[in-house]
Amino acid sequence: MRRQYAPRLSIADRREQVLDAALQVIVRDGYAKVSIEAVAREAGITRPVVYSAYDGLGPLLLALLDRQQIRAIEQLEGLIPDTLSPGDPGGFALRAIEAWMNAVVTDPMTWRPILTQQYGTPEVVRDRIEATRGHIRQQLSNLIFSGYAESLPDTEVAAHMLLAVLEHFGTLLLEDPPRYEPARMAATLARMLTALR
Amino acid sequence: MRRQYAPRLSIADRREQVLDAALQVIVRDGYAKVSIEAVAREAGITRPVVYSAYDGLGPLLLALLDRQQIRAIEQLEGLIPDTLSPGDPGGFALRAIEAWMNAVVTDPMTWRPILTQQYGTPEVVRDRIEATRGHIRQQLSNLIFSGYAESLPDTEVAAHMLLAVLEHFGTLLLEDPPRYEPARMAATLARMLTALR
DNA sequence: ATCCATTGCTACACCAGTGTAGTAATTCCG
DNA sequence: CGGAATTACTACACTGGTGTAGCAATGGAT
Repeated sequence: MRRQYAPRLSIADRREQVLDAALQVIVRDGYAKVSIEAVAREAGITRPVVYSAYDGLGPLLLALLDRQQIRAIEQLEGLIPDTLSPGDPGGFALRAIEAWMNAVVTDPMTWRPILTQQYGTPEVVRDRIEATRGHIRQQLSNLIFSGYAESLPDTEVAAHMLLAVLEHFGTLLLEDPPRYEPARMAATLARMLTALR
Repeated sequence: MRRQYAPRLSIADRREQVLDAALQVIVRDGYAKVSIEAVAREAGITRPVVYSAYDGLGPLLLALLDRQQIRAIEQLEGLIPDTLSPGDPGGFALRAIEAWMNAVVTDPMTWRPILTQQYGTPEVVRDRIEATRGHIRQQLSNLIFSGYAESLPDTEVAAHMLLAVLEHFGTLLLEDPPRYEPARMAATLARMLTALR
């Protein structure tokens, strides 16, 4: 009994399909369960087809990371302002925080692997995620400098704190069911920021 | 060529040895690499000996978790006060934060598996750690209520924020080399707490 | 010194994933 | 419509982990 042939796809479409399947496995079963075999099963194809798309699990996960990283950064575009408008103490922060949390609940497939995991396998991968974090943190640092220079002179450490809190809020939203309303978390954070001016 | 016999140990000593080996593997290679085989290799014994100590990987990891949880909680004992002395706004916080960070750098074997969620951490382990986190968070919540009730009425969310920051500071200390001085991080956090009173 | 109970080791059968060489089905194009 | 060219599948050898039955070394009691 020969198995039914999967539809033939161009290499580009195949790669998309494989990445979709890998992401599905990761979100459903966690990183521990990801394997070429599991991805093939998920996609309804056989291992050799997966190998025709990527040279192994490492390159596959790296490609997935590339794709998801682009999606994540696209969602962050424009969320972080360059400076704080002086007349609007907590308002803008509140809106930005809520927009970020909205992005997380809207597209959990993208955010779950970023927020709840460090890719333990290839060092390269972890480094790249951390590099992106560093970039975001730099923007946050500038922002803090523009609005909180007197109360928080160490903007670098302050940016670490802020990003840690934002990421933690994100993970809380990914719990099932979400523990708190986005507005509730944003309110407390905005309150703190306001108090610091 | 028969391998050399490992020293005979009582069941209790054997269990300690096995847990030590497992912890070593986890800290060095991550949870993804832990197996009965890896633990046996690390301890310089054979698999059947590991099986004589624990009934499999699950029970072994659970026992390790028990042991490390006790060690972690012991180190936290007394770090968190019940209430804040009214006359000492940021001073106590500063000392407590530095004490906590000192514990992390002193005993990284205990804290690394807790602070850095690794690739492939088993569900049981994660759940248990999360339960303990909840307990700590509750204490922090009480503390915030006793000192910051007006500025931070949502003590539950505030406790989440505080713990997220403290844990992030911990992970920064576990980097090699540590990114910041403990005092530097503590200073910024203490400054924020002071500003909120 | 020598038992022999205790404790560790070897060896086996089994499972699940890897990577690939060779074969078969499917398209597309003449 | 029929035969390449393309694309997917099968099958195999290999690796590394699991759990256990049975054998062998050790070392304390006699």
